[in-house]
Amino acid sequence: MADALKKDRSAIRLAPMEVPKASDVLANELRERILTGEFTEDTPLPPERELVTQTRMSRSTVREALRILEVQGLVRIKAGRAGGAFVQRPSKDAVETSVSLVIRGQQIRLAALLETREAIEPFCAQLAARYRTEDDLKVLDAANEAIADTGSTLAAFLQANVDWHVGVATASHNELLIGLMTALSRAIYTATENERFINDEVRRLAAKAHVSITRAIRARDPEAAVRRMNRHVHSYAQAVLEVEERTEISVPNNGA
Amino acid sequence: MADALKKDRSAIRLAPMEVPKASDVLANELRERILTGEFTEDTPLPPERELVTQTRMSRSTVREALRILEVQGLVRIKAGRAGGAFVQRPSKDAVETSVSLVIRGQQIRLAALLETREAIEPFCAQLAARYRTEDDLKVLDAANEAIADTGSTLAAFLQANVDWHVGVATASHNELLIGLMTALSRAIYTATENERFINDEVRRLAAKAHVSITRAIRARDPEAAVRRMNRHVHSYAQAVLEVEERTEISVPNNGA
DNA sequence: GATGGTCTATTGGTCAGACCTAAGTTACCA
DNA sequence: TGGTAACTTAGGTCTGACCAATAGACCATC
Repeated sequence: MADALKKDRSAIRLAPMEVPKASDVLANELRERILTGEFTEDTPLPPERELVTQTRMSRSTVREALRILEVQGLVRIKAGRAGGAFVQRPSKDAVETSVSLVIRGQQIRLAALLETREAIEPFCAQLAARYRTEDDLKVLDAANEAIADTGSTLAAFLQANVDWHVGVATASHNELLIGLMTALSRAIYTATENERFINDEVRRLAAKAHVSITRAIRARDPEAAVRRMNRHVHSYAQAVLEVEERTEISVPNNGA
Repeated sequence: MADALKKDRSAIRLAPMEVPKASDVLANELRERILTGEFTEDTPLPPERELVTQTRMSRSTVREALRILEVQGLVRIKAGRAGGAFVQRPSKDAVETSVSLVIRGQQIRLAALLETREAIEPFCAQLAARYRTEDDLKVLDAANEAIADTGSTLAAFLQANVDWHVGVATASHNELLIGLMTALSRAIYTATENERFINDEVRRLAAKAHVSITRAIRARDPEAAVRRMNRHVHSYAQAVLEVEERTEISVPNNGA
């Protein structure tokens, strides 16, 4: 009987419940209204003190809600008269920062980064060859010039490298790919900058490949673009990983 | 003379400066320390009042900083005794929410989403064919069974669909690709669920393609996997975009 | 001895009110 | 007319108080 009772009582199951915070409630409300397009871009939200009287919440609560939306890229906050919270559509920057955080936070292996680039970038090149504008080409040419300067520092080379790769992504005119490639390129930059990954030979080869891919993009030749980009990122990855392997081996050997 | 003086004085050039907010300074400091691994997962940060005395900032400033980190997925905050801010590594969830925000903000066309999947997923399939384990295959098989159930609801079909695609990414054993595909799949799910994108024909074709790709992955045949996945996601994208185009056209026509 | 109530200490959540700082607007004076 | 001082509006920060959630200890009841 007691057993039956126990069984009956624990038979009632409830899911863990969430009790939302006041600031979350306000943030959610505003977020929905922004995303459904009720507030258009650059619409100023009411001033904080006005929101306080409207919502009957305290100013700190209102401010926390606004801070949430700011971090999510949904509003931009300006101080001073005629300042306030202005509605913004979250852009590729939001994607970029969150991807960067994941890459940095999860200590993603360099190999995984390079693999991911191998996945994404050939496709970017293909789209770029289809949709590139004259302005896109200018960016690529400028980066190519900077890369060709063999006298430049490693940092300058890597920066120009990032510019070129991001330029290709930009030429794809796909916001999501742009955000991903920006985050990826920067991550690969920082992962390779302190090492002896990059020697003159690698730089020479990269410069050559970039020029040839740029030519395919200019000529609106998607097949060539995807093929060459594939080869380029793959061989670059191989070169870097070879160095990494040698390094990995040499370090434990010293310790042993 | 006065002129010379003026000239001399404006010869000193300064770049426009950014004065960071106190809360940002604290958030940045904590973020760096978390990302560099100084604080390991689940480490509790000091209580707010303790941070107040350490930093000599006010509690509202400290709280805003913590709120920033919380939104970025770097800490998890619990109320009550033994509560506080606990360090977290940002996971794919963070990417997913920001991608969804960008998508919902309509900065991203459904076409861009599908394009991005076309970029990433064939490569995932290729890696999966190389590195899959027996457990990975079990997940894929289970999803395939659920998809084959033609009597299921649309929601069930889409969920099984997501499970399969994420399963392929998981089998690639590349953390970054797993995160990206999880975010992407869910985004595509929500973008297509309320529509008449998915008819029985699409479901049948998807089920067939999944089985055949799964076979290639099981057989450790990267070339077949990449080729079939390419064809699958491309034709799926085409089917969805055709529906979208018809819809786009029909709506203005009704208004005119 | 399992169940539930009560108390207490700790910690985040919210509130109210003050003052500081940034940045447009306006008015006034040289 | 042009510069600048004063005013106004807005976010940024600070202080101090109280509320609410939670964990743990102890106790009462059946």
